[in-house]
Amino acid sequence: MPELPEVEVVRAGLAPALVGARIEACTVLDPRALTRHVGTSSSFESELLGRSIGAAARRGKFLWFPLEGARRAVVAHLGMSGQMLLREPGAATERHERIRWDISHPAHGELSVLFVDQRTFGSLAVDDLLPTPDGAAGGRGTDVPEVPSQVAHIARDPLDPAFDRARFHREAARRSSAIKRVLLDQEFVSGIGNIYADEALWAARIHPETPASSLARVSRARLLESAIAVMTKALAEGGTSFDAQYVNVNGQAGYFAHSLEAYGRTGAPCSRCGSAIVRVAFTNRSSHYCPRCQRRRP
DNA sequence: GGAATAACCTGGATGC
DNA sequence: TGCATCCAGGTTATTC
Repeated sequence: MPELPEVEVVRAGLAPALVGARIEACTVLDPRALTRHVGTSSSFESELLGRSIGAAARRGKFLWFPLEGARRAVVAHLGMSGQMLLREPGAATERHERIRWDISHPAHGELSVLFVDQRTFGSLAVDDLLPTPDGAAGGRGTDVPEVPSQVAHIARDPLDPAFDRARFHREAARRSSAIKRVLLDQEFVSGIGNIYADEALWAARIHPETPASSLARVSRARLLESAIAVMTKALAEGGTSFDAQYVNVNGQAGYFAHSLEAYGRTGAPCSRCGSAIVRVAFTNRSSHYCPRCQRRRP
């Protein structure tokens, strides 16, 4: 599932091909891929046609591509199964392909950019760019202090140089919810999904149901550093791929699934203490943790 | 206002 | 073999 490292791999892969490129054609094959777009498929297509892309930016799990000559950007969210693939012009239509751009780049020539999404939780949209409240760059991949309106409510992610650590501690200290629920709240800290929440909690030896407000500051700091470390490592290994649902822009899988310590390892021995990793229901999904290393405290 | 939950969606895995 | 059911999970609207 695309979380911060997987989305960053996609952003970094797209940037050389997209930045400076002109959109020569845009075809919406499935309007369900425009659920976040205000307007019709035709308006989406016409707004992109002839525009050049100024940057490939990311905050948390959101991507955006500013359109030159307008304070507008194409916003992309991959949802659970979204992919952005680079293909040669005229490449055959992919299964679950929803939107295609044909672009021309002064250095790289002509390419097609495919938005492919099996479960249709992902989407593209054209959106207004707004100034960032803190005056810092909107996210990774841009120096401009602007962010799409649809991303404005999303907190900065822990790999963002402008991430507000003081706010992280302040907010966590006043929340009574389980720490895992808080980690998954993208308005609190962005980029962390079910996989990296389980991994960060395992690394920090914190039970996922621990009330956030009951954590000591040193524990919160350890958790934040663990989240940064695990996502940095995953990024270096190309992200986590369990199946064909996450691949980079060239269709290749990442390797971090081999490094997971908790997520998806139900019944396997904890690499620290040998206890069996357990899986428990957590809202609409699952939590994986070590019952010995991550004991629940009152 | 904060917290919890359901719904959206598709296809692979599993059970009968 | 074929059908039904379950499960995966990010975001958002709705409910409490």
